[in-house]
Amino acid sequence: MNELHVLTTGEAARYCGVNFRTVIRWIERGQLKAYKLPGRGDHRICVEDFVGFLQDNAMPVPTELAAASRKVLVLAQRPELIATGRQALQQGGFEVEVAGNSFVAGTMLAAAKPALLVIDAGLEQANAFAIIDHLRSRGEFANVRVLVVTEAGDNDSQRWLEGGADAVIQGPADRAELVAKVKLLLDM
Amino acid sequence: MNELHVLTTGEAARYCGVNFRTVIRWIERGQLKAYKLPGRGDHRICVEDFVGFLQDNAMPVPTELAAASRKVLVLAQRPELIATGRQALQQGGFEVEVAGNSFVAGTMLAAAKPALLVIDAGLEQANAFAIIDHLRSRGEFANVRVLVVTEAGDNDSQRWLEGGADAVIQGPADRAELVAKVKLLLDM
DNA sequence: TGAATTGTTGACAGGTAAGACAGGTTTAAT
DNA sequence: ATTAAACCTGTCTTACCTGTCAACAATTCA
Repeated sequence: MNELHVLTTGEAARYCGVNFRTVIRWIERGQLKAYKLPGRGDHRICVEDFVGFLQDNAMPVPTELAAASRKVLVLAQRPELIATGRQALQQGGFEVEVAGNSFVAGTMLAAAKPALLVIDAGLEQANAFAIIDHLRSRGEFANVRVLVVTEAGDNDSQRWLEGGADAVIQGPADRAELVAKVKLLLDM
Repeated sequence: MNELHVLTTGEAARYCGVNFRTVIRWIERGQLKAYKLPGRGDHRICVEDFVGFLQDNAMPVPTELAAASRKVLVLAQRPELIATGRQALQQGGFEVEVAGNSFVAGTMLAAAKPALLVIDAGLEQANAFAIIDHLRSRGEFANVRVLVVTEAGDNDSQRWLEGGADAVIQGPADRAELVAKVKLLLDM
């Protein structure tokens, strides 16, 4: 069972340094999404919605709530890229999941909702464009960043960027470069 | 093996981000339907009652609890199979979604939680086994039925059944046969 | 048999809703 | 620049819902 984390109005208020009464007003005005408990009508706010609200209003996001935005999914089959990616990104402070094929990647993307997808263009080359295209055409995944790691010798980064990728690394990936790019893409 | 038909108060509480004591109070007040076990008087909540309760109160329904017994996902690239499948199954009373590649199928499977996956073995042959294997190895998807539609001339149904498929149709699929098989697999 | 786990019950402290009111800030008009 | 209006936010109060804690019972497992 996945722990769906929710906040009360008081918790949300403390996170952004205002009175809980103000948070209730944000909810009543429809600016912040929330649902009500049947008892007295207590409000509960999904962390996901709260983080989105903070970002929309350029408010600082508390690190303990930003865990979801530090989640990275790696779609790769080259063993060296899988090993490099997992180790480097975990050491860089990211939560890393690895998928070995595009079907598994799809299930993980929908279930774990990572903020970034690293695609190994080496063996998924034929599918990579279709994947990026699907992400870009669905509002649900529109804010998932995409980082493509090309095959050695593939210098045509422009092709990927035009296809919808947010950044490209020419493989085989350098650990430092990979972490740096990911941090850049996630604003960290 | 985890039959998700009933919930304990603790499970229900975690699902809606509330203390178990509160769930018991909802039950005592008659807002949430439940029954008691003879021993200690433990409460048990039917999933459908719980989902109805969540919907009545505009609370988010966890995807894994969403009733999806009539939802079918078709993973196919052959146009004739897509057309046949969609029309026949919709006329048969099923809610049909179509994915054109395995990544999209993965996202839809995790998001829409269909009860049945129809796989076109024609063009996803290489991946089909990996997909079925992944479904069967993950408890989360263990109760998703799998129906494989083979290529014309492929008579080796046994291979698919051993690989984890619940049923096989030798393609190209006959409309009536397809609907009949799906109804059979979903106990309808 | 006894320990561990899980769920119930009761009592109590604490938190939250809702309305009303006062103070501060922004916006617009003079 | 000054004023007034409009709006947002914080504080206060009352009522009652919710979380926490302790003790206990049923079930499971070794």
